[in-house]
Amino acid sequence: MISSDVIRGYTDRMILYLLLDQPSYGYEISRQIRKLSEEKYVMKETTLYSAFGRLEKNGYVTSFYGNETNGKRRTYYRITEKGRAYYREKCEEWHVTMEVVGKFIRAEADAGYAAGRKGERDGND
Amino acid sequence: MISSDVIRGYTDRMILYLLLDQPSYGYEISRQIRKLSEEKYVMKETTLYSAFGRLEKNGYVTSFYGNETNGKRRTYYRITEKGRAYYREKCEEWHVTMEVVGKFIRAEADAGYAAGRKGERDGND
DNA sequence: TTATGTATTACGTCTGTCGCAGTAATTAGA
DNA sequence: TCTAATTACTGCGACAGACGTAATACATAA
Repeated sequence: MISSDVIRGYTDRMILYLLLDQPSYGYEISRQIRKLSEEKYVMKETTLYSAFGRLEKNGYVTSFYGNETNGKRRTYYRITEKGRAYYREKCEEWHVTMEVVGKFIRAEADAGYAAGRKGERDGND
Repeated sequence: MISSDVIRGYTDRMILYLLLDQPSYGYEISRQIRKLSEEKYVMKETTLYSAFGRLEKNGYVTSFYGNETNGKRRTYYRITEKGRAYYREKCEEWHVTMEVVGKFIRAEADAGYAAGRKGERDGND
């Protein structure tokens, strides 16, 4: 399971990714994220729909109503060119982030009990 | 440059990483993050110090005053065993996150103008 | 005396996520 | 037929983390 603070900042991009090929709607996106992440991340409804609003406000997607006659009416979202550009940009940022955050990882063994205690001596409280 | 929303959720861990070997203090940590990330990420003072407060509240670090006689008095922070455990946990989470987020990345060429338009036909607004 | 670097703290704002709850429609089952 | 489950979306309020701005405090160099 992934905590929301860690995944935060990627929600918009995940949604855009799922819109690259065809328009889609909330519930469907939700299921796809769950499936693609192998249940490791489940986006909450409110998070998802507020993201749609944000994306639309920024011109990254446009919305339209589906014409299905049964079930509750769906709101579909279609990615715009601006949205595609934003998506690409965010992908690049991801590579940089990976690189940077990776520098703050230490091999498990080294970060543990036995090791990493050599500095524990200059406290002067 | 990395936006804060993307790095959010890693601030605590970056700080803990820099405390693994020896206690340190705000200003120093700040410089180290800047340097280690090769200027790609600069943690704001307020972010940093509020993180210290959070970490201490949660028992991941303890603080003590330095006894330097010149300059403004420093507050040093030392990682606790609980903090080390938390750090290790967060490192594992990072691997999972990398894996999951990676699934929402598409090769640049494919995400662009030319490609990825095959679905752009079933709009019914 | 002014500016610069070191080092920390206060206050208020904004954004994104979430919990909880509710609405609305269809279908399946007892 | 009543009920529950599934699909699909929305509203409201709370909260945490990051940030802008600014102040404080000390030292040193120009």
